Amino acid sequence: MKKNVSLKDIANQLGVSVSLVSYVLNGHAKKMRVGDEVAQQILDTAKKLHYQPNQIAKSLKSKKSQTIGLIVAEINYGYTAGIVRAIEAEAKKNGYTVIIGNSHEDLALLHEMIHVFINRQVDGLIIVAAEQAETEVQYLKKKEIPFVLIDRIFPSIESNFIGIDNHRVAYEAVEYLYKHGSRKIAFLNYETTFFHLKERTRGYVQAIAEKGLKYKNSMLREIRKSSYDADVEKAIRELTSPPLSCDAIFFATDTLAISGLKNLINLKIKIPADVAVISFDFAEAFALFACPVTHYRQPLAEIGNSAVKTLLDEIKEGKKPKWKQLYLQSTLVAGKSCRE
Amino acid sequence: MKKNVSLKDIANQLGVSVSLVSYVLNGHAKKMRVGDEVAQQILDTAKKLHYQPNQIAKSLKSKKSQTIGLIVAEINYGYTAGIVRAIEAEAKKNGYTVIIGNSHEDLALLHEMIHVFINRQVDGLIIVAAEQAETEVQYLKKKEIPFVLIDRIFPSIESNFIGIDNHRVAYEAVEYLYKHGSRKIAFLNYETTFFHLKERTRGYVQAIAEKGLKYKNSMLREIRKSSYDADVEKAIRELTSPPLSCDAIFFATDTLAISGLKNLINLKIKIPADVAVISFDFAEAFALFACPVTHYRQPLAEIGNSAVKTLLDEIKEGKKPKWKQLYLQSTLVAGKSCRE
DNA sequence: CTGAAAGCGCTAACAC
DNA sequence: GTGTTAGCGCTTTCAG
Repeated sequence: MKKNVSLKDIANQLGVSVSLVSYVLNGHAKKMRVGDEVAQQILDTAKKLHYQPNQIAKSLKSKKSQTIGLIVAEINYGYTAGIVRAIEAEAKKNGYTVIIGNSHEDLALLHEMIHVFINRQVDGLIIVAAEQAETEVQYLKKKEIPFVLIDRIFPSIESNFIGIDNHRVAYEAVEYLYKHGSRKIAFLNYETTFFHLKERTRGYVQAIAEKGLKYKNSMLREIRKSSYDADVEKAIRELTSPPLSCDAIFFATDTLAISGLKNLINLKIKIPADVAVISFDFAEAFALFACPVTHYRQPLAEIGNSAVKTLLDEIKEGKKPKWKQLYLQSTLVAGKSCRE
Repeated sequence: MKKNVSLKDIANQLGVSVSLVSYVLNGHAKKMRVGDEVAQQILDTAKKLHYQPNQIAKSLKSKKSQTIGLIVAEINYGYTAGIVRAIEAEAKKNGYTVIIGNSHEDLALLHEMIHVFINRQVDGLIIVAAEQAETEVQYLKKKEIPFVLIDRIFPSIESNFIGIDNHRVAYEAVEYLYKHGSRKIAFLNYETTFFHLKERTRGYVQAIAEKGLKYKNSMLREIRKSSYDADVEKAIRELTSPPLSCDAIFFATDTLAISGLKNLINLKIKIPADVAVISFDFAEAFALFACPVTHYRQPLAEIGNSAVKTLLDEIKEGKKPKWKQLYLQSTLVAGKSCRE
């Protein structure tokens, strides 16, 4: 790799000192009362030599890298694509670059990515946490590293968080199905310790109870990650046949919705004639389903936006953060997968 | 943010010099004949203080960051998800970290990401290039920055490249449709300057000619990005009705396949009864289509793997690269979207 | 075996 | 207005 031109190179070329060059190139020419002529010459040769500042050196000196680290749970989630775009846009507007890390929903990998980013001196972190990442969050707090969690929150720990009200959306989804004539409403969720997912279950359960719906056998199915395909297959098969014979399925995530719909296709079940379907989140894949899938959609642009703003506020403050939690609105996108 | 512990902190605490600490913590204790006792003490206090090396300082000194920059064209492509995973895995195996940048298929953004990464001293780049990125590639060559292109190649420029033989796969796809009884085979591609996409068209055209198929009006449709939705809608409508009335559609990319299938659904066209369908690439979204979509699948794991290996070879060599092009095999995944 | 010191490229306080 | 210099945290040569 060819040597990059440094401040010194252009200083030597002009026979001036590095500091002058530094001032000028950082726009401090006026403040430092650098001679107009010299300033211009510096600018010119910098351009001529294609000077590019060495960010590594800058960071070492300033302890700031103008970079924020974003750790996502999985690169191919619909959530990820949307949030990455939003965060990149807002970061860029503020002169920050985003570097992305991938935890694959794995606690050990999350731990690793956090340290990789810290060692690279990111100025702050935006994190979609993995399950049971409480220790990691505590660590960030102890080290006073600016961070904001998105999507997943740990209620036992005070922290910055931007997300949605999972309980409420789940409650509303059930209500929507009820209003549209469904009475035997099943719910598919992961077996999980994630608070945001348990909130969805709580919303479902509460709504079912308040509507006075009672089921002899549980219509609530929890899918184990370890036996994902088999569990989904079994759940869908049992839910859609006697004795359960549900008339609606509410999927707690878009990934579950995709798997579930695949199984419904295999069983030749008509949506919404036989079973109504609603998904908590949106996936691109819905596009190819036989009918538009009714779903709630998170305001990813706003979430990303607020996450960056919250983070930058904290980075700039430098003092004890006033932990901020923001719950935004999911909006219903009515398709044709529920009854009229 | 709390101050991190540095080599000096450890040295002070023990009353030894930083160099000793550096040796020990880098595993050079033996080579440098550091006293066993001292070495052990250093290790112990390093652990006790949770020492984390400052990679920025390391990089500044060594001119190496043990990081490779990956610039993808779009974060939500199926290609991206697969390739990211493969590249991360192989990089990690070699002690490298991957940071990801997103060009959004935009030349200016690609340019920016390249410079962001260079300034952050990545040791090399893996790039899914944007259209007309020849200048960028030339720049990397001139600066002697190790890089390998994947997916998209510029035939006018010698460079490292890992991808597939687009002409051949397209040719084979047509042949497959032909063997399965299709005679009026349409092809949907982007209007593009990308070589890899033009190769797909060339493969289609050649196969059609060699099979002796002749169409009065062209069955080859090129979609403009600027009027994407309208173009796809029009193309599918015209292709599936007189006078064209094709009996098969070959989609040049997975994104085109998704849009095309959406339109086919709207027109209530039966797959494969009315029209057979085959896609050049795979998308998760296919999962929810009424029948399994026959498609070719790129060996993403191998592509990512080879890309990292090629890159690391070049990084280690340090001398003039022996440009290497590698064309891997796509494999047919037979679904039920073609006739028997 | 261990320590002092230079230097990676940059910033900024200070001196002239 | 401009130059000198210290130092960010680390590696590594050279002296002892």
